[in-house]
Amino acid sequence: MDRRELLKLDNQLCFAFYACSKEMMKLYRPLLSEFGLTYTQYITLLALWEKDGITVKELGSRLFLDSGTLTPLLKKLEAAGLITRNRDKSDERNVIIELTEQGRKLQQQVEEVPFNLYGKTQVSIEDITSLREQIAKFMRKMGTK
Amino acid sequence: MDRRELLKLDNQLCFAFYACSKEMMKLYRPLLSEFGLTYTQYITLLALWEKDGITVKELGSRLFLDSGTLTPLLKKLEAAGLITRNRDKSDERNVIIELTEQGRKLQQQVEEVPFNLYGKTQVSIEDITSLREQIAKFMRKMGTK
DNA sequence: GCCTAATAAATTGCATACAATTAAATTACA
DNA sequence: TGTAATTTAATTGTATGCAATTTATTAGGC
Repeated sequence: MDRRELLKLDNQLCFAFYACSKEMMKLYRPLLSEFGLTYTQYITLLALWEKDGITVKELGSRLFLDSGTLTPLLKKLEAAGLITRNRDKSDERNVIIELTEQGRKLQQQVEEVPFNLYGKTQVSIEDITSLREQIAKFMRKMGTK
Repeated sequence: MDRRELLKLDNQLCFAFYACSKEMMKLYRPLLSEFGLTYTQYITLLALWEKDGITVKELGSRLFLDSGTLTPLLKKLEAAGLITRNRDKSDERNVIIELTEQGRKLQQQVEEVPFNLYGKTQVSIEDITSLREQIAKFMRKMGTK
């Protein structure tokens, strides 16, 4: 493939990531709105269900988001009664995010979502795993993780 | 891999797309800002350099964006003197987007960007092509294209 | 101990995204 | 032919994203 060809939209890898990411989120949206969640709020909870009681900083490095995005998002999750935000007593610079009982309970209700999403498609678990691993390898090669 | 394991953030394919897309755009940002462009503006121009004189509708289906996003973005490109926006005389519902002379000239200046971006990494053309094709296949299987 | 550097969140400003609605134009069809 | 349905952009409202700045707190060097 020559240079000119590589510049076409359909040959650009970044655009493939961009488009696919958005289309996937579009499929998630109706399933998550059942629980009053956006996709970003959902992955924030996924991170907390794996490891609770972490700082905004740690959450941000996990989700590739900064405080400019997370602070208002976390305030919404707090207002919804799913998490608490408290300054770390031993270092007042840190804000510790913790799940509430309601936030923990939501996990069981939401855990079917990805299975429901893929269930209606031609995509197999092997497809998912293989592609995910290749993206991880790519990100390492790009020096972005 | 069991169900519980699949729900972890690092095993979620959608999150891989989301994170990788954002990290790639972060690498593009400094290269594009040299030309006063954002990533979304850049792919809009990529689409127009391939096919000029198309409607907002067609541009949107190409970029997976709707008029809510495109209208203000196209107004900015128009204000920057890169495109024109005109109602189609034969069907006044359509708005035709056309590159200006300046918009066409920009192509030569910007065409090095992806090569500069990948040039500093461990990623080969073969890596890019292979991954891009797999994403395209995945999107077809998801029924999203 | 004091002052400077470094760190973590929050805030501000700008640019997307997208659902839902509105407005204008065209099409379909009774 | 006249009107309802459809189509295309634009608008409105809400939710990210992120760079740059600000504020508060802590760490480090002397």
